[in-house]
Amino acid sequence: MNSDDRNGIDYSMLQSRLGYKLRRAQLVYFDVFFEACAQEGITPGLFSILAIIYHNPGLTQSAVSAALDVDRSAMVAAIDKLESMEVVERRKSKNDRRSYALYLTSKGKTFTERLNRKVVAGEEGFDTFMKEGEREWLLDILDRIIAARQNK
Amino acid sequence: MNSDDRNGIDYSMLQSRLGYKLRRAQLVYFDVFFEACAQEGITPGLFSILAIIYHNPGLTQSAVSAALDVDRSAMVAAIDKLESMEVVERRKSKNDRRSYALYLTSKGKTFTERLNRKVVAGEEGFDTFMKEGEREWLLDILDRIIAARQNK
DNA sequence: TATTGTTATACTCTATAACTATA
DNA sequence: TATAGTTATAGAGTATAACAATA
Repeated sequence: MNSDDRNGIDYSMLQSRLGYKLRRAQLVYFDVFFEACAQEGITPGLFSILAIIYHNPGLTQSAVSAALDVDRSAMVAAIDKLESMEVVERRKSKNDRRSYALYLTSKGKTFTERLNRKVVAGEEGFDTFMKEGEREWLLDILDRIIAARQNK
Repeated sequence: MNSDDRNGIDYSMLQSRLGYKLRRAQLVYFDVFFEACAQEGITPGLFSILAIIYHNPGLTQSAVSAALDVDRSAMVAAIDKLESMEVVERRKSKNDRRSYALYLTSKGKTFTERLNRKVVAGEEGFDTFMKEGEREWLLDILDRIIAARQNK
């Protein structure tokens, strides 16, 4: 329980830690996510941007960077790349001529939906390791942990 | 449920994803872990090395890097740092003069134990968001997800 | 003055390749 | 030949600071 793992190494101090297991479990899902993205020629970070714009068309670059909690300087190359793939377009904002409003092209919408289906399908492969109702319970408890951070 | 989050942005495609919630929940715990380490002047990566050596004294650098799944070249600067802090020491291996056997100094043992207590205490702050028995259930389901990866 | 997008820059983490000394 | 530790180097990813245009 608190000693051996896969290779004769004793992971005690790490193994018993909930944070450590959350990290390793998250990496399992991340591999699936990463692989699905890679097949379509993008990265998880770029997919996150597409997902935000898909559901919130017209946001500025700064708004997207704030939503994803990365610096706005990081958005420049990211949007450049997505524009070169013709899945996102910058439209000059009319009310504020400093900023762009971001939209998915129709190709971008199709692309994002296909990618999303692929990721969902990949994750479903792990549902077989959960019993009836466990998935909902897991999502619920993760929500409580996430909410706990906001309450400091 | 599948729309708004903290700031009026719709995170649907990400929010519904189990991988995404695992990541965010993990980040909550990681913040605690990171903060506890920072107070002692190290990083989570260095603590992982200390934890491995604590329970497996005498391992070589390559064995530790394999246990933590990082490249052995990354171990050089890490062990240099831990040696300069006088918490780890390299001893020349007698059977194989190419390699070092790694040990914690007595200062290193005390250091690692104190840090471990600090991390455990930090994590316990989140136990209040779980009901009786939920923590064990969560650890169990995470183990199953982690094991699922090994079964390809 | 403050903010948007941008650029230049730096820092961390990690991986690859090549070297040396051993095996 | 293969392996352990090392070094140099390069690639992500991300952060800071400064600048021009605009608010």
